[in-house]
Amino acid sequence: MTRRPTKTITIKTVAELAGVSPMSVSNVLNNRHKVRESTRQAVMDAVKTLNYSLNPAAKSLAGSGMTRIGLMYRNIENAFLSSILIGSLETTNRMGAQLLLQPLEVGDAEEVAEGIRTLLSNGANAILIAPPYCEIANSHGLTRDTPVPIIALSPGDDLRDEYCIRIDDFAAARDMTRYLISLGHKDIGFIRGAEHHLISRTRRDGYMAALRDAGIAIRPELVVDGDMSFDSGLDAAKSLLGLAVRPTAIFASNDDVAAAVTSLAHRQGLDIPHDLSVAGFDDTPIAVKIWPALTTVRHPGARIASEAATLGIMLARGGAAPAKNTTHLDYMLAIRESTAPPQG
Amino acid sequence: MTRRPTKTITIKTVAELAGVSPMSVSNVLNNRHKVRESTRQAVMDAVKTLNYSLNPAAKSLAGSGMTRIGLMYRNIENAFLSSILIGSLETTNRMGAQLLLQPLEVGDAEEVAEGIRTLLSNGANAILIAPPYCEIANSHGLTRDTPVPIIALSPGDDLRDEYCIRIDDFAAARDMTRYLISLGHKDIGFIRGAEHHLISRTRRDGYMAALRDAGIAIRPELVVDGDMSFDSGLDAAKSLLGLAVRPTAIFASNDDVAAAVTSLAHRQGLDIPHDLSVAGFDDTPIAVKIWPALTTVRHPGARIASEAATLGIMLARGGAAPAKNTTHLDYMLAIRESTAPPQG
DNA sequence: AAACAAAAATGTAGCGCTACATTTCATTCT
DNA sequence: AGAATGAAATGTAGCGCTACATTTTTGTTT
Repeated sequence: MTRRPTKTITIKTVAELAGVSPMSVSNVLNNRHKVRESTRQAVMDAVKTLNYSLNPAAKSLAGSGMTRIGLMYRNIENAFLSSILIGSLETTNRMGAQLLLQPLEVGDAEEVAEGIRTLLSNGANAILIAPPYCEIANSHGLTRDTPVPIIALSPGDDLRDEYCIRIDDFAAARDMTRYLISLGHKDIGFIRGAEHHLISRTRRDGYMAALRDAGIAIRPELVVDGDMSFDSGLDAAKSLLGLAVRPTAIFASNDDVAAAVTSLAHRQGLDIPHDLSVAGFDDTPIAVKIWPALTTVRHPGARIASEAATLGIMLARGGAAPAKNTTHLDYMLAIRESTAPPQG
Repeated sequence: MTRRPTKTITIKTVAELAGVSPMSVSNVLNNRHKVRESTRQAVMDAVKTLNYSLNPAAKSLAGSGMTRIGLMYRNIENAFLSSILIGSLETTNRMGAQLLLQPLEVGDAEEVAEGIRTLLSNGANAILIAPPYCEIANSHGLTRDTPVPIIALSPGDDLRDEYCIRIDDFAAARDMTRYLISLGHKDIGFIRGAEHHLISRTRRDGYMAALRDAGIAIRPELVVDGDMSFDSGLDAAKSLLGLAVRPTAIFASNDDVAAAVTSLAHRQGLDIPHDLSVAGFDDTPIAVKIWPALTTVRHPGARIASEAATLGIMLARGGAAPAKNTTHLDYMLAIRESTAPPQG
């Protein structure tokens, strides 16, 4: 032995203490095959007294390798995205996989394509793509013929060619709109996300469907564009509140935009929810950090990411593909203080 | 060869293409020793054409092992903490280390002690502790005699027995207060964080020092307690704005609390910054998602975490300890729209 | 040009684990 | 009881890399 002297406790140390072979220890620790209960116990005892745990590097080298999950995202300032990052990290950590981060700078199809390539060459065994890049990747056919599974996080609709973990945005937006209608609102403003994002259309469609179902005529001037940012929300609110017949409620495509609406309404001396009801989407932390606390749709970013990471790890480790491509998670309305019947 | 057939490209493949020995490739890729420029180039070319990268598991097994950095934290909903998590992750990822997460449930000394033990038994080579647990760990002597370096993230003061990465909270709070004074404010309210957190005291001291320096008498009723949460900010603001001689400016210990002050002030029909100036601390995303955009202290959580992770990795890999235990990062005032001279 | 020293390149021997083949052992069946 | 069966335990041979020792090359000195 010409190496640095090691007093490391290895699988062999454990095996000796337990009086079995190293392989048995390996088998127990990976709960493989049938191992007789008595040996399992002996091994576990030895493990406990030695405070032993497998060396992941060795395991990865000898075995089928460390599972690596890539995550492509951008704009971590966004609370929803940050919950996605955290969800992925906690799950990959818990399941002994490695998370490879691939932050985007620009976010165009070109960069998404390159991001996928980079992740693959870094050995990703599955790739999660955060919104809205999952939609971009899909529409450009970047997710076809990839050697590893691609999982879309919260796309605006079920996507072909890739796995999706999402809530039913259409139903959620419809339900929230219905709730506003049930309070007595008829003039309900809607602030969309970016034009070209599928999810913006989907939520808008949900809003329209609820109005149609209730027999309320749609006033096109009540639907204004935004891009999910606070500033765009300010502009949208300005146009909505400047209308001759101003809406009694505004449903924004996310919480930041709803926060902007709230700010501007206060600025104009409106009382929320008395003079104006405001609803958001996502239920990010800001929802309870503004006054009044925001009625919004709970969109569980961390859980979506966690489910996606779990699926990715399963598939990467040779698990069977789920029956359906898309997993729908539950959403729910978080009814708080920013909504009330019109005219108090 | 009885193994699964591998077409993996290894260091050997590269060596053959480059016409050198595997060791030379290893030496180049780890930029070790002196390698002749010509061979270095040949190896690099081969690496590029094969799109090769070292197998971290093998490297870790053969070499001095994977560096594992533990991170103890709690309450990821908090924007500042979430920036810390992201900073740590990005840096450990970039430097080829592994991040071990240790979320706390309760946050008492007992649990912190156990967290440290768990991290150690999971093989952490350095431990980062997020605020306020770094202070707890320190005051309970949990950071003495640990076999690995402990790094405190943003504690309220330089700590003994552990490395600290922080900004000068005292000076930052003093500067912000000075800025408010320079605008003409004399009655400046201050909302503290939790009583027993060092950082709350430090920031309060900075506030007091600025007043004292300016020869402004301190009105004790202008300093009220909070716990850094939005709700506590609401209460604190209520008491401050209910004063017979109400403050013309309020300096809150963090952005969430400042957001609460803003909300309540609007609610009471006050115009910000005309009737009341508001300043926060941390410059979390919410600062620009409320109206008016918040004047605050830029507290670079991601950079703090990143520096800490870098230091931890260096120390874990046998690097020399820095001359000083504490690293001070720059803070700066982010002057936005929520502050103006009194009586506008 | 021979002798030496230093730099560069290479060979050898594992790191701690697991896949797979093999052996051992406990059961059941005729 | 002996053979057939399958479950459990073990032995062997690396996984892809690096520490260290060794050999080769290059540069310098007298």
